[in-house]
Amino acid sequence: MRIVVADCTVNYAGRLSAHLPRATRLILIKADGSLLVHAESGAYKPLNWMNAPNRLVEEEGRWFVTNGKQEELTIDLHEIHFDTVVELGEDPGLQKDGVELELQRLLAERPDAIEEGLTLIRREYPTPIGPVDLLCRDPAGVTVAVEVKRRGEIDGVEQLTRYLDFLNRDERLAPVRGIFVAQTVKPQARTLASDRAIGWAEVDYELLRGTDSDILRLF
Amino acid sequence: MRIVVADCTVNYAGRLSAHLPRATRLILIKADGSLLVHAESGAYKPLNWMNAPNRLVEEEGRWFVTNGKQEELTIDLHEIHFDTVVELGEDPGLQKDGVELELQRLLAERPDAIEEGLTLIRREYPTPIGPVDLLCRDPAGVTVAVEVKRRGEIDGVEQLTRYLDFLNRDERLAPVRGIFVAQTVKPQARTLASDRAIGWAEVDYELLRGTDSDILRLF
DNA sequence: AGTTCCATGTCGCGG
DNA sequence: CCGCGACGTGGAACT
Repeated sequence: MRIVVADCTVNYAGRLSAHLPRATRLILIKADGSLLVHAESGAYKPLNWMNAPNRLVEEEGRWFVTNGKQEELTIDLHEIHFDTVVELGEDPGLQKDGVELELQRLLAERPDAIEEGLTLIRREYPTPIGPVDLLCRDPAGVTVAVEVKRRGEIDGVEQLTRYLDFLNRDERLAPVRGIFVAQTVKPQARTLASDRAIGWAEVDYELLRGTDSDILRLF
Repeated sequence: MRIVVADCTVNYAGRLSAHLPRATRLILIKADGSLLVHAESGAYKPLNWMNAPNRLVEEEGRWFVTNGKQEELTIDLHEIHFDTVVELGEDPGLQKDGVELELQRLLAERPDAIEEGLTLIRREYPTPIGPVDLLCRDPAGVTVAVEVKRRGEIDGVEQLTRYLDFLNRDERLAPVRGIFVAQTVKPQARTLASDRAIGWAEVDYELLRGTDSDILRLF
């Protein structure tokens, strides 16, 4: 990792054109070639950058960075205040513990938290365009496809719509109705869902987990 | 800007849980309080971070960062290899050119660059599910909804489809046809658009801006 | 503050 | 390599 603090002017041309007037900034060059130009504010996105892989050509007072995709970054270095290289070594990587899968698991255990009387047919029910999160049946015997999201936005409704289109062609399942479930369902998503006769429901993750624990305590 | 290179262990708890095993990493603290943890690879997103505003508490060998949204970052510092502070000063800011809004503005001025004879009714025409980029009228008097994207992909066609669904229910406007406009329209987007009887067009940003400049030069 | 959509999104996975 | 979906998405614009 090369760490440079310099008075510089930066220009990027590629997916768009961007220009940074002369000022003092932090420039990082990672071991894989990634180059980042940071200022004192604006978390965590750099002002300008060039992702790896790329080629860096160093000239007198000017750096050229190019990659194979018609993108080019030019840094004019007016004055270098600081320039050092440190070896960080390999990083063991980030371990994440997500929330969405957990939500789906909890709802698979308690489908009636989505709607009274729902029972689970199968989780991750496969279709040619991807698995439906939960396939259920309501008290009247109607098949219900459930799409689970952490945040309920329009894209999720589109996704469920595509699943429903497909599922309703399967005469063993049809008619299939849909319910869009999330911790919060955005107004536009509600509007679109209602418009397509798709139900929606908000579930409380903490409450659901609490209920889950309560049940476990009973046994 | 504080620049630290240290052997550290990092834990984040908030929107999810994340853990970084012990390794040497770069830690940046910006003037606005943002904290970034970077490794030698992985452009440009940090492994972990905490955006401003937040509160940093420094203890012996441990940093606590908290914000008002139940998010918490803990950095255990096993060994500090490097620790310096530099003053970058205010940044004049980034100038961008060629984003969607610019393209939309140019097309609003020259709708016939999309299709011969188109005239603008209104830009950002409101619907219950969001504004249509351009609402136009063709020489035959038919209403035309135009969705503008920098890169034309399937999502954009879906978006335009939703707008058309709503617009066509407005008897003062119906029938409304759609045109999907982008600098480049991907093959799948072309196929989907055609399948839904939605037109598509590619426009040249440089050319459009050139035309724009030409017009300005006339006056 | 809340909501929506854009982004040089980035990132990971699967075909 | 493209396509698709998730992201601690972040960020801006508008209400």
